[in-house]
Amino acid sequence: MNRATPLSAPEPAAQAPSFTTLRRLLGYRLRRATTLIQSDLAETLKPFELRMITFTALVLIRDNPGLSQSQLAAAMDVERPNLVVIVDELETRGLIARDRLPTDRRTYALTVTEAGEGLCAEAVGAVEGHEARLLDGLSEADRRTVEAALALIHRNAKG
Amino acid sequence: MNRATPLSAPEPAAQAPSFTTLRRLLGYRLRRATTLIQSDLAETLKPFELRMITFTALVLIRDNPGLSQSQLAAAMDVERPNLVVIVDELETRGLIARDRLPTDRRTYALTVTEAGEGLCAEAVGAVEGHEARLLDGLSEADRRTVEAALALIHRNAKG
DNA sequence: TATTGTTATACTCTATAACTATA
DNA sequence: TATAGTTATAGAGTATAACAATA
Repeated sequence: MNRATPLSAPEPAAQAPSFTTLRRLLGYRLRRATTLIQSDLAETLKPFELRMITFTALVLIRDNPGLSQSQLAAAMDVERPNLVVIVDELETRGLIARDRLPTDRRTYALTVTEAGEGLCAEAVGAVEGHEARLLDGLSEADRRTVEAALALIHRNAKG
Repeated sequence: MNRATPLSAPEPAAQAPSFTTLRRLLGYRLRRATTLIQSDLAETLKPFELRMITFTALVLIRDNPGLSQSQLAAAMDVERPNLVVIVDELETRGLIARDRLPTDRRTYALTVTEAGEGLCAEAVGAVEGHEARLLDGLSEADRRTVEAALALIHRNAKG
């Protein structure tokens, strides 16, 4: 790349491309930021051998002991068939337990094991650290403004 | 579901699950909002038979006439092999043109056709409408706060 | 030897249909 | 008959290796 060439040569687009249209779209910026956060989050969760989706499932089971797989799938907005492998993975690792309900032997009651409780607490701590790192410099007031904006988007999307 | 049962029965998790831990994470809310926006955006682009990724490519080619496929792939953060099908689709529809560079016959110079220019303008207008709808009620000051927060995340992720 | 665009391929995520066992 | 969980499968989206043409 001949960066010394000073003239506006007929050679097209030698310089960095322009994002003028895309940069005006908040949705574009939001998606970029989300991608960045998720890739940082994936790194944060790697030591725990958790992916974002298994982390979410583990947290929801801990916060809602006895949850069924259907309820968990609905809460995570994941199709039931896809949740099976997630729950399988957590169970195989001994992080959660699947117990049949005596009152309805079709459904499982999901709970975290002692190991799952421990790993969940550690992982949540690490994720809070990752967020603190990425949001370092954001005031509490600004943080609330961002949260309010995100809530507004949800309300506007519903109608 | 016997919602009339008033006692705290041993039946687990009959009520709506708790999101207390996840809701404290800004990344979780950000991802949810982004998902919502993207699904609304997909609907907005459907009449133009554009997906988010083909829309992005079309806009970048219009804003940067003569861009090469490698440059476009880098700008979009997409692997070169995956960009081929995107560019194929736009070319087949007559929205862009691929012209060999006389100075380097390996590379294509990408430009929008007249039809591509027209569709791009319409689609950008529709996307701006979609954003205005979703962000209705957000003040200019709040919007700038959100943009500043997203820029902060990018800076913090770099270091 | 390096680069542009391409093909083939694999891996992850997600979505749907159909099965089983229970109710 | 309806529901919980499961299996199989298909479709996106994304990533890597290797090739032909050109530099």
